[in-house]
Amino acid sequence: MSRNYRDTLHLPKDEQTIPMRANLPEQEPRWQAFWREIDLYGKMLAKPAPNGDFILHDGPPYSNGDIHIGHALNKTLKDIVVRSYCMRGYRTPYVPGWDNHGMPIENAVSKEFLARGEKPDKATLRRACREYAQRFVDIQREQFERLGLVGEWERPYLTMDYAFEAGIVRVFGELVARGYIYRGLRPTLWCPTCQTALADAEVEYEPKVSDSIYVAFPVVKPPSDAPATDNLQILIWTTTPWTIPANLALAVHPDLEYAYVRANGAVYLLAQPLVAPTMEAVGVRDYTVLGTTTGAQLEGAIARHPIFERESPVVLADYVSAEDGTGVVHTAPGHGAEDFATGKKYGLPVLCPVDAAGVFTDEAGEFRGLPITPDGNRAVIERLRSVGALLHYEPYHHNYPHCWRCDTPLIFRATVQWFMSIDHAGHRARALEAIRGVRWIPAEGEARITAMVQNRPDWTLSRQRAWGVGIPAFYCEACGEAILQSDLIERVAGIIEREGSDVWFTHPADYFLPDGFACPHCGATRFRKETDVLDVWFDSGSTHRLVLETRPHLRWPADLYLEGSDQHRGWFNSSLMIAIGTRDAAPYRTVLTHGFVLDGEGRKMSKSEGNVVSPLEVIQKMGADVLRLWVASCEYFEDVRLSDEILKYVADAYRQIRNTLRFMIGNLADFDLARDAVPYAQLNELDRWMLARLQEYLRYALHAYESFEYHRFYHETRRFCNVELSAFYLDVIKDRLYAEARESAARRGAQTVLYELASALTRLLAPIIPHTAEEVWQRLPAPDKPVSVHLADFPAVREEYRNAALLERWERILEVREAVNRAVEAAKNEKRIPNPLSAHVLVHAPEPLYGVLGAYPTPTAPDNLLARVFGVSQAEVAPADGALQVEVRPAPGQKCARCWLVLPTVDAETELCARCRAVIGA
RNA sequence: GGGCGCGUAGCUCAGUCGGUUAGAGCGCACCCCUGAUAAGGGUGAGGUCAUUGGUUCGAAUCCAAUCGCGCCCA
Repeated sequence: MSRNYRDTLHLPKDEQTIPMRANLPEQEPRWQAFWREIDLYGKMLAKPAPNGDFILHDGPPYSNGDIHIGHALNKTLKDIVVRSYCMRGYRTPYVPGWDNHGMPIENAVSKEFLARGEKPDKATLRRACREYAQRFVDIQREQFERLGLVGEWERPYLTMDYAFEAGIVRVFGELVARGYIYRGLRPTLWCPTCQTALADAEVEYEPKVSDSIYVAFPVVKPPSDAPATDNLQILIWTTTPWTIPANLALAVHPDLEYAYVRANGAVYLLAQPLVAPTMEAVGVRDYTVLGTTTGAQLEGAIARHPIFERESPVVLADYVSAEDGTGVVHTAPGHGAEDFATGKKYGLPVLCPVDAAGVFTDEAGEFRGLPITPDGNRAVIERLRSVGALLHYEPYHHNYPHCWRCDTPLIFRATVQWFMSIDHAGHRARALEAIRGVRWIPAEGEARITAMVQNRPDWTLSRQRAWGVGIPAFYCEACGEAILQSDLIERVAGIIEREGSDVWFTHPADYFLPDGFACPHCGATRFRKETDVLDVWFDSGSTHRLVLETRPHLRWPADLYLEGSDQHRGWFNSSLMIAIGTRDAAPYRTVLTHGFVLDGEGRKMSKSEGNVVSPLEVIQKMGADVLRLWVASCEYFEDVRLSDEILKYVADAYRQIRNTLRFMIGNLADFDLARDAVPYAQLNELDRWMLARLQEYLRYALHAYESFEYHRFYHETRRFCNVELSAFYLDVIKDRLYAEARESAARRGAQTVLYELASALTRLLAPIIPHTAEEVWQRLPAPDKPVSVHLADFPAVREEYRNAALLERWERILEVREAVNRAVEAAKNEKRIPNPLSAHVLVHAPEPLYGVLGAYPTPTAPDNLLARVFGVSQAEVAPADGALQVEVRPAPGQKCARCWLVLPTVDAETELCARCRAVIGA
């Protein structure tokens, strides 16, 4: 039984380092409390910022429901940006915001009223919406803070704040003043029972039996290549006969092939691929195809409306398909979104002879007064039959949009809406030019938003809703004209700023108008207010004006917008429209987008699939730092994946990084940087190698941060910790740390390097795992360190530590180390030695390798660097002619009872090697 | 159906201008250690680069089609 020298070693003690088990769910809130206590965010802003401001403008999440994994990805990325820019010497204010108005909250609140059998007026409903929104702002704020996000949580921006609502009205007023805003007809999904417009999200598709008809339109101006006939007719098919009175055009696809078909004594024109099915459907057996043409050839031909004395020109449209019908689409711009767009392109009017209740108006002529279904349908069909235009009728089963409240089949009906013109004053072209001046990351984003801005129609700003900012327009009760004036809008804004936008719904028009105001059109003095509210995309599209320009520590434009790639159509787009319309420039300099979070198989997460990962659960079970490390591990420019399996691997990575830091901190317990640091020139070669390696790692890591490629940082850090530190450097220096004299240069030198490593790693990891980094930072033995790691700067690359020649030489040594490992492993397997520390290694090294290895000290010296690097007790190098060869044999001598090296200098009396005898003075 | 993208070991990621046998870390298997111990070390096995076709002396890389997946539209 050997004597116990354990107490004479400088082993790390548990209580002098961070615990191995992180217990993040419990510890993280304590660090968050610490940050609040020291006002971390305030201190971050107060810290010197040699690189100036960096403004990340937060896109507002909707204040409804708990946060989901998409929020976690987005906000964590933002937090990494904010914290890392701060540590890179920027001043980084971050004002989080929420989007409060809109349909989902209004609907949720309406349901609550409905459940209680109440029918609230608009003011009551709006008050309940405001409370509801505030409740979820508070809930989400707490959840975001639990994620560890740093920012201005005490003073976020809310789109329902009075000042914000007033600001929205003023931005709208600016667009009015610049001539962007107009009123016009546009088809919207309409419920004739509820007599209201519906949003797409309120539509439910259900099976329905419709009246489908084939109708012939007589041609009055035939296409140039038409066969000679005095009875050419164009065939259409529709499932909504009641829209025939509103027909203004016939649409064909330019690239589709069309056929002239002789049958029934007439010549019919329809899509060639649909000739056979159509003839069969209408019961025609004998027919002849006289010739074919293309859709493009048909443009300019003119048909006559089968009922009314009116022309119906042939127009081209890409959405026409040869899937069903006749390949010719009956086009009624007042009754369909596509029809409307085509009508606009060809300058057709928007005819909508149907009122709010779904009854034909005077414009429907003989059909006036009939409800469109079923009477209107029937009357139209009968009329078509009587004029000989009806080729066939049959019931048709399909899925059709229904009202989610009352289950009534919906109709498309043109209604008067407010618009922002996208082509006013060269707006679209200026927007496209501004896009070119923005940096889009990844670069594909530019093509995406460019296509969307190129193709987007005018912006429909009005919504027939309650929970939003009222459109500040008045109508003259006498002449009915709409009154939209900048001065009146400013008056309204001023009142809203004081009283909130509810006031628009609780007070009469007089309240907002100056005394004696008279209608500019007719001079009358009685007015009513517009009841529509603004699209919520207008709210969020205004945030750059109402947040960046109103808070003194912010600035317009923002340096960065960072959102999911769906916002190319959403927020990036609406913000750009308003910025170009009011400030003539883009509101952002850089736009960074991330993908969506999918499950482990790359599929969309959905409740019904049961593959949803809740960030709240992950935080509760594993901690926010693990979730954040997952975010950093992802190449997020594309879609990212998340599953329990993936989280398990990330948690493993977290533990490995944590343990590496734990070991370093533990071995720095008796180290004081000011007192004990060893000057670079006195460090041994391995230590200098480590510092050189650290600089290379730093270069890579800092570059990864600069390019927002956190996953590259993550991977390199993992590799650095596992391969270069744990498996090599830290393992090799254990002998020095534990066994050399406490104050020796050998031990203090290793600690000096440990300090550099721990300090650099902790700071670099801080933006990603802020709680863990803080935990380590508080243990780091540095004099005059900032109170929080988040107030420190990123480590800089120290050029004086870089050393290419040294790295190159050690590249060779590490190759030999691998050969030694293989030889030792073989010896172990052959039972020639029990373990590496009982081995003596003889390396037969050919030139030029021998020139490198031969320069190191003698085989059995306690400071035999090669033996330590190889992880054996003794190592020798001999010149060789052939290939590199490694001989392994049991090391001669005895095992030192203190340092466990097998050395010939161990004496029987003390069981200690010469080095250990000297160290403990035995 | 259209626009924009993605697809490289079990997982997460590299892979430059087309050029050796496609790399890394983790995980996995086996072994060692018990002085980082709910840790640490060593060795090793894993890939038809989604599929098919093409261009080329040569393709993970360029082109086309197909399949699968995602976002935005219809």
